[in-house]
Amino acid sequence: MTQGSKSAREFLESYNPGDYPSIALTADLVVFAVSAGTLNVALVRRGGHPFKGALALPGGFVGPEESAEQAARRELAEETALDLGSLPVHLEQLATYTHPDRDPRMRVVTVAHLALLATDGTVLPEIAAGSDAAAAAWHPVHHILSSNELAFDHQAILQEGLKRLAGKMEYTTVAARLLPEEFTLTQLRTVYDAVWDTALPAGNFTRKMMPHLTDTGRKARAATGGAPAALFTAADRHIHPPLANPGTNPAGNQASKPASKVKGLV
Amino acid sequence: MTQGSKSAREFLESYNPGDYPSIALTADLVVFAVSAGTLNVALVRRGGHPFKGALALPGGFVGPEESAEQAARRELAEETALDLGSLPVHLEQLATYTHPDRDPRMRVVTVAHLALLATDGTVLPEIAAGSDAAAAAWHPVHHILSSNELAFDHQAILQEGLKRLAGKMEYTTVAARLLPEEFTLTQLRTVYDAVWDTALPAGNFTRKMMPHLTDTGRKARAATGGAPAALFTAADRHIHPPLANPGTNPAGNQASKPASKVKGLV
DNA sequence: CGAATAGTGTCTTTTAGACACTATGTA
DNA sequence: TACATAGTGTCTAAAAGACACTATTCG
Repeated sequence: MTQGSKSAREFLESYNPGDYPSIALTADLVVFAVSAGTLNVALVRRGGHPFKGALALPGGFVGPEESAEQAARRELAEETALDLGSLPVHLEQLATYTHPDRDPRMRVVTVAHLALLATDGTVLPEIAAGSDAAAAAWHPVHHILSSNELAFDHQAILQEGLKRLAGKMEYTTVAARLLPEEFTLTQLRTVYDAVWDTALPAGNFTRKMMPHLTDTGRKARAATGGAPAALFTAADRHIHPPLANPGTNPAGNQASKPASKVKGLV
Repeated sequence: MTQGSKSAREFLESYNPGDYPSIALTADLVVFAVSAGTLNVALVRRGGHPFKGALALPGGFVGPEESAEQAARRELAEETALDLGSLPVHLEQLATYTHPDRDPRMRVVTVAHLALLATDGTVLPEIAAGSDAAAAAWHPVHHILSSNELAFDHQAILQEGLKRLAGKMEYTTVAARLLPEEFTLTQLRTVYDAVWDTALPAGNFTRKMMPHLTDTGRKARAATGGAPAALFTAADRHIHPPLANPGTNPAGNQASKPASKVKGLV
């Protein structure tokens, strides 16, 4: 009931399909996960031209009966072999890239998405599940961004994804989507430090973040020989006032005082 | 060098053009302007089916050699007859709407854009320049949103545009893009009040906003019989810490005190 | 016990927010 | 002069930020 060249021919006063070359619509993914205090992104190695051998974001075509988000979720499931039905994966639209020459083969319009996978902070999710030849693998984000080796305009997309995540962590609890359902405040602070490239003071972070979380009453077993930390859950909610990200403070702010000695959140 | 069915046939291992119905790519516009303390949006009345007679966002097809942003800028120029070369119009991508059934005629993917036009706060820019049959006209945003009479999914797009604008005004000087190059703090505060639906206290607004603006040294002539206000310009910059929008403060925040008696910014 | 971590206490400095007040213009 | 607005001063309460301190658990 929706597509087909017949209805396309009837389309609007101004639309003439012959005037418009065919467009390929794809959904690309910026998939993040944290491990060992480092933010990682899932990348595939390209097997064909152009950019043969280069790294690229995973993605694929949007099917005729899919929305871009549905396609992104499907691609994510295929790429990671994770059960997205049960696992609450955060997925949101990032931006759409439409430059006519962004792919030399034809007009490819990509709707980029941001996906956050949960880890316990140490082990990255299994991807590259062997099935696909061009399987994805994890790469440290800050390393990839500085080495500038991504295919197409994927460097810009990745940058946008990091910016979105870092920004949203200021005023939402979205960082918790990079952790298991239940997590400790130290785990959550580790996520902030990985994404923001900061070293936030633990005491103040706890005080400021705790009101926005739900205490499960349970305790994590103390792994390293300290007091056992409380386990929290987080609903997706706004944080007000927002947490300050020292990394993005405007340096050239005339009315600002000299920065304090330590990177200080909160 | 980019498009054509020949290169499309060579496209990737997985792409088979026959599997994908043709896609129309359009750029839609959420155009805002402020007048008399009210935020307005430019809308066209639809002449054809579907949604004949209903209001809709202006927009049009993305040409084969255009990016979506270029198409949006072109549509904006055609719709408003404004000289976008000289006038600094704020234009940014909002989001992309890809639901397969969002247009009953065929698959239409729309990249929605947010555009901000400058006014002196009283007179709306001339649109509906007579040339086009389906010319745009201004409508108060809050009225449109409550009456829910927009075609397609344009209600959701408009809502997203307002949300983006209101949010960005918390941490940038983007509100100045709805005013002339030089403006007074009262004009700027009027923009905030129109978008946020607030009544911010003038004194504190001035104190908090001034450090982020540039004083031109010039004065506006006092229109209503008061002291003449200083004229400022604003570069696009971040505001830190962000201004608080009382309208979006989380009401159900367990750790929050009862709200103060007056809507209070800053 | 000693080491390491969690979470709270507390002190100082800064900011928010309410509101008064003075200066400067118009009618 | 009467009035209206611009911008600053000022006071109080709250929050930020730095850092100390106690409690708890592991080895």
